[in-house]
Amino acid sequence: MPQTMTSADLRIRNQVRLLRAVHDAAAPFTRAEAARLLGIGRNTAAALVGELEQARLLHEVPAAAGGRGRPTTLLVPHPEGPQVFAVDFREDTWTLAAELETGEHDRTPAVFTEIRAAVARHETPRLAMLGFATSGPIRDGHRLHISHLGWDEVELDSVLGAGWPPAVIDNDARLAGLAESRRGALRGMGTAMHFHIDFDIGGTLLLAGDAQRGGHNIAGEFGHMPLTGSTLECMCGVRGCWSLDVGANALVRRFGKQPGYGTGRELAQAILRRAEDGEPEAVAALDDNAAALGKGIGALANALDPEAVSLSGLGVDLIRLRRGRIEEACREQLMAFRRDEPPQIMPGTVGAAGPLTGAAEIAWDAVLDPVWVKDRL
Amino acid sequence: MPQTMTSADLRIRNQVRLLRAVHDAAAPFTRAEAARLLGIGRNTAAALVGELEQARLLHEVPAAAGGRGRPTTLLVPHPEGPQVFAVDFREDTWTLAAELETGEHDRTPAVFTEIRAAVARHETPRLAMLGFATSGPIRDGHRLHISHLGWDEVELDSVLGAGWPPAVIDNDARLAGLAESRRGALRGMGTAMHFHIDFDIGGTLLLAGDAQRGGHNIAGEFGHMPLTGSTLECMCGVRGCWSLDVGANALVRRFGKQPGYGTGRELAQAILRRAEDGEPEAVAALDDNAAALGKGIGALANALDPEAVSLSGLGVDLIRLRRGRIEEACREQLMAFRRDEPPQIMPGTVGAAGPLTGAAEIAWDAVLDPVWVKDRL
DNA sequence: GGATTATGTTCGAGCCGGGCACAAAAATTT
DNA sequence: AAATTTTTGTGCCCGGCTCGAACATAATCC
Repeated sequence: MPQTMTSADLRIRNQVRLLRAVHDAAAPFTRAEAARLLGIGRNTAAALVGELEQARLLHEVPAAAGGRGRPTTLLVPHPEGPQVFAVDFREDTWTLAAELETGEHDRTPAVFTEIRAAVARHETPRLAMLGFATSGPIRDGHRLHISHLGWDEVELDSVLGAGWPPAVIDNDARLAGLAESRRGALRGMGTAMHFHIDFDIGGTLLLAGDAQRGGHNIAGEFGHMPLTGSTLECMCGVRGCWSLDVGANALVRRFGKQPGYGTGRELAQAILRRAEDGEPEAVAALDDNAAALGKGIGALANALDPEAVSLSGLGVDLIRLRRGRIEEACREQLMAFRRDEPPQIMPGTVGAAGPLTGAAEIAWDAVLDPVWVKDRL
Repeated sequence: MPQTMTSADLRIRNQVRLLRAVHDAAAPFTRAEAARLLGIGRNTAAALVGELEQARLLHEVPAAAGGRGRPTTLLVPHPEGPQVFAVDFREDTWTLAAELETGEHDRTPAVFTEIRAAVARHETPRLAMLGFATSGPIRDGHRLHISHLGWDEVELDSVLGAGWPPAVIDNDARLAGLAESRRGALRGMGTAMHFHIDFDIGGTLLLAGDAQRGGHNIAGEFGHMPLTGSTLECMCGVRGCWSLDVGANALVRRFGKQPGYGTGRELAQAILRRAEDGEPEAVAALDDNAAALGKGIGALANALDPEAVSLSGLGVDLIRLRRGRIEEACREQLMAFRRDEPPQIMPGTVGAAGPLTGAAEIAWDAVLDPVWVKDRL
């Protein structure tokens, strides 16, 4: 337990708290407000801010006179301060954020050199950290596994190694949940869950604003629990997975289409539109999908007791079209004694930008950190 | 975020770290070792220990001369220092620890006055905190719910209120897991799970040595997820719960007995003995129980990715008699890509003392805390 | 008995945050 | 227009903390 603390560490700690507050704030606040917020004196705040200004981490700009009192300054990120880039790496495309560049790719790990070049095109000395979102699990933090692409165990060091800026990386569904937890629908919750519904269901358990990673960094495959009684065989190698009844694959399977990763998304969207138009078969498919979703959420709520559950991807459509059915199925699956306080089920507010936002979030986590800041000043 | 820190708090913090180290250590260590362990100087350690000695929290005893060098002292809890009592409150009995007293009870909340009297019999001025383990969930931290006793929502303030020493309280299955996580089979793991198998299955997710409580403090009902495809109706009000296939109720049901909380435990044990003797029907029941257990663990491992899973109660017998069957069923339920690293499944090492040990643990958590220690000195 | 080794002890230095008094700059009141 | 009120910035001193270095102490080893 080498979490030693000397008085110098104390200052860094308070400076990080200050930086984090500025970074997380919806609107800029003044130095005096910051002092009150952190519970420190105005004089101490002045000293902290002074050092951070000198390290080009924080900047003071004159504040518009609000009421009485001596005019003060607003605290904003320094214009020459550190930046992070976020990369959302999907099955077929990648995006460098914030909306800097997007490209398709050839589905081989060689795409990383492409991304590296794109990063270089926009890179400035201010780039401090790169956040990656990948569409597959990253085992033990360094072995990337994307079955849709046939990537079995791509060593991150070999594709993200020398020649790259410092980088952090995590799974997209987990990062989408983190984004909701930090900046979206799940903000401020102690226990919550997020599910991203695409071809199947990926998700994450969020505790006090942190996404849980598990012992081998591959937690989150909630879609591969047998929660709905299906007897089909799943691509993951097991029978009966929840994902067999929820998501794009489940929708298209009802119409005789083989689940897959080609045009499945468009097909699923088309089915939803036909259901909106009242086509009976599509309506039934939608209803079943919503019910299976709600049932699974209820089952998980029994075990993990989340305050709320947010959804992204197809889940947003399911809530929009069949909120009642989802909630009803959830309620039926809840133990009787907890039915009077069911978990809130809601669409994520970060939306499709979830993985990108989450990737930026973990990149900032790495920057707004005592050791990084200490190094900088 | 008023986690303000002044230099005075710094000292308290280091003192708490020191106390915690002494409390958690398997064998006493010397003052110089403590300094190295905490990463502080020998002089600082002397100052910290001095104050703690004066506050009667730590005591120094001469150490047996080990090798060269000036002889030193061992750090041990102060003989007049704080103590905690732990209470394990079960459906029909209660125990005041460490094995101080045990009694039966009449299944009404009036039993708390009985326990209060027992506490008073052993109480000394050193008693600092009482830790309670209950056999039911404690909603929102203050409403106790034990369905077997017909206790719907017993307000803790009304039974544990004035006239009691300071007390902390939690659910028994959760505390058993905490005990394994802090002092037993799960020690040192970042992500682990514990299941207590009795009539049904209760459990907890353990992250970095802490049991997760959920949004309403009622997390842990893993036994009430539909993981095994059962179609029976469960007492909890839902169909298909995992607990319908695992545990004492599941065992006795196969023999035409209604599940219940009377002689169920003895009956289940008898079935296990008959299975050991080779009686075919009992063997089948045991096999099915073990398989259902393994299947559920595998399903949960897909989602939560624990490094290990420990079991208590009937689970210990199941591992002893049918480890292979459990592991095989678990493996079949694991997603193919994670079958080469299945979670370790093992019996808890704290054993039947789990709830009691866990209750002591949360009591110590409340004592070995900056605010408590600051108050004392 | 002297050298070696590990630990305890003392003292000064550097740093941190708190508290106080006072200065500065606005809005409000007179 | 001047005085008052309100809020914030600044400078100074204080108590507290940990650290590092030098020295003292008590055992073992040769």
